[in-house]
Amino acid sequence: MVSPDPIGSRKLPRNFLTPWILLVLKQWSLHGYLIMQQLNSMGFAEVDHPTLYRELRRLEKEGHVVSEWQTDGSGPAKRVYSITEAGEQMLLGWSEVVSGYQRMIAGFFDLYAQAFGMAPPATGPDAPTEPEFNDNVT
Amino acid sequence: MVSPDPIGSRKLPRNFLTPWILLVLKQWSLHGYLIMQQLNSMGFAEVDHPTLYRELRRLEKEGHVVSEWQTDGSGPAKRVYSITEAGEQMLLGWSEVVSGYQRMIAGFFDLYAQAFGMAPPATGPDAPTEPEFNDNVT
DNA sequence: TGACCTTATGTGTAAAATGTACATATATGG
DNA sequence: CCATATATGTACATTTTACACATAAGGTCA
Repeated sequence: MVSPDPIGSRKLPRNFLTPWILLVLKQWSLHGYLIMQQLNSMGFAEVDHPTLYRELRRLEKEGHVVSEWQTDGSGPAKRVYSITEAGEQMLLGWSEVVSGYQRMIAGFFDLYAQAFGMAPPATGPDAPTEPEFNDNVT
Repeated sequence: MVSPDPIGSRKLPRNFLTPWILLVLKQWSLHGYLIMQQLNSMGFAEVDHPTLYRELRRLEKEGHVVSEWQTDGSGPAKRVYSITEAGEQMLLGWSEVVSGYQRMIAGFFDLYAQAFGMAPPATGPDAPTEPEFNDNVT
């Protein structure tokens, strides 16, 4: 009956990567492999690298980042990404979206504190002061 | 070139609804329509109702919520949902996941403050003290 | 030099989740 | 009787992500 996945089974929320990628590229010009490591250090447990590379190419196709091949140095060729002016604009917009997420999460933990311990205030959607089915699950 | 959508175009992050639904049902037993209104008041701009109803049925199939038809009262019949023991366990797990999101967002705004104004510390992925392409986008 | 590992980027495809359009039914107000 | 708000649902297409697999350069060590 219970779902087989351990709750948030490593799957990221939708579109979560995009603002982080833009922000990292606002700060540093890096190639994909280093972006991935940077994201790892910022709390993304295991970034799926095909997802990351595809997202980078999409951002480039949209004009939000540009890339240059860096063939010098050791190891295989690296595609180094830089943010564009349009990308910085997009980052500004995304920051407001992420700020909205932050507010929603704060609201989550407010209600969470109420639900676990404190008495609920009469501020429900319809002020359900008479809960109908609170007892049938004991 | 620029993406047609206004950034976070009303699309929610993946799986964002689930913990909120469980939390609302931890606090109140409600039917879908009222759950939707409650979510609206908590910052979800426009909850797509097919998505919500589908998620509720999935949660029920997984055993995390149960429902009862409420035919008395005015208006069409309402399917009133209540959280189960398994659902409360799942809510506990989700709260840790959401807490992880909260930390990631806090890290986002930390880097955001650095990128817009303050000098970057030498704590990059590989300490990129020599940015390669920071000038070619001016 | 040959096997193997790390770095680095990619393709192909299936699964998951969501969004849009459409459908159904009850009650209320004009 | 018709429009609207409430209330739930189906069908389908789109979007996004996850998993498996492929490719290639360079270094190490026997």
